[in-house]
Amino acid sequence: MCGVSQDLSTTSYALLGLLVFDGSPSAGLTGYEVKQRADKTLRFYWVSPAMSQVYTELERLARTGLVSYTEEVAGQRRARRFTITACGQQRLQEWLAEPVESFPILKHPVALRLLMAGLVGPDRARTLLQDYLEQLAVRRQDLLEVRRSLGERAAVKYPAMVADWGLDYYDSEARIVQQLLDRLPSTG
Amino acid sequence: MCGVSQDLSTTSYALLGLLVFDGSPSAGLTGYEVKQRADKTLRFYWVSPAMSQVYTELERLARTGLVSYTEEVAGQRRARRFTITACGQQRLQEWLAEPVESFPILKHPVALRLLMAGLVGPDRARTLLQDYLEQLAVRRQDLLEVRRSLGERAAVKYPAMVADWGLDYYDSEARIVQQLLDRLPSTG
DNA sequence: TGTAGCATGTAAGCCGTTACATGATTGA
DNA sequence: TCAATCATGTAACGGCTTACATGCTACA
Repeated sequence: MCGVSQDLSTTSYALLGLLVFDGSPSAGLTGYEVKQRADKTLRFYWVSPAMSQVYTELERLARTGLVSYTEEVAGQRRARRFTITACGQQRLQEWLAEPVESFPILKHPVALRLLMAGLVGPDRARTLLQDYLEQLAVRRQDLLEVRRSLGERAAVKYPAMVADWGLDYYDSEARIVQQLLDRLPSTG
Repeated sequence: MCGVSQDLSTTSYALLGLLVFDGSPSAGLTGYEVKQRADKTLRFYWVSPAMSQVYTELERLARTGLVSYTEEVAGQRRARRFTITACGQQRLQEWLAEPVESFPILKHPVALRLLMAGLVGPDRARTLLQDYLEQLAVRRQDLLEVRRSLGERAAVKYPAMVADWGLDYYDSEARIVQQLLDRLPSTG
């Protein structure tokens, strides 16, 4: 059993991970619910895939036996609830045991623009950074709510650590951006 | 002139930006040189596109008149040197003036794995984070060399600010990861 | 009665990568 | 003469998004 088939994308493993942390493993999650959980946690450290991709990935994982599902048909629609299989858990654990080859990828539209700010001048650089500070505060608030919902339960110790990591990151990012603002020539 | 044609990808703008900072604007840069500069700076804040994509993008920018090139034929090969056009500079400035809609995207394989570390235990979590600290040190060193090469010249003030941002980011990341390590149960 | 949220999917297409193929130049 | 580096590209494909299409359920 558990034929290795081909490699999975990191996003596939991420979705498997969401299914593992499913609170009610007997029932499983719908694609819609998986997407909601991805929006809540995954988007801070990876990406939250589009709805359509969630379905595509779950379908693929089902075909390769890493997840299973129960189907309920209501009228013309079917509703599927997905659960990770023993194979799926094993694959996920193997993946977690592998050395991490890749460094984090940061796609930072603000830093990219600041790099070229010589073309548009310090006023634009300033608003760029100020706008970013505002976005950062919103994000931090979103993540803080996630962190609070985790509490101090031992079962979610690692997710809590990762959330704390994210909060610290946002704080340091805000500090750095503020310092950069201080380095810009003043308007007055 | 400067027909607006369609939207460019952020990566296209990034490449245009590399051409703007070309030290010798009369001669221009080859695709190969563009790739080298991307590897040097762009990869820290965006992505360094594959060689093949660099050529594809430059070709597209040339077709829409945002870059021009001079061609030298040597034997069976042609060597093209690309320069940004006035249109290209204008488009780039317009893009820089637009409000930034998107928040940075972080694809963090280490945080993603730590999230699920409950499946594999604290020892694996520890090596995960320790390995990451090592990678981080290497990266920081790479970026530090870039920073040093920029010096304090006014012409590269903004690139220097962005490099400093990156260095501060790596430092704070290392600090946070060290704190997380301290929270893990000790092996002994 | 209509709209918001729950729920599922297909199709088209872009962005980007890896693999592959080729050739020129320089120096050990 | 062989390897490294400079240099240019094509082909195939994967991952992911947007746009589109559909239908059920609850509630205002």
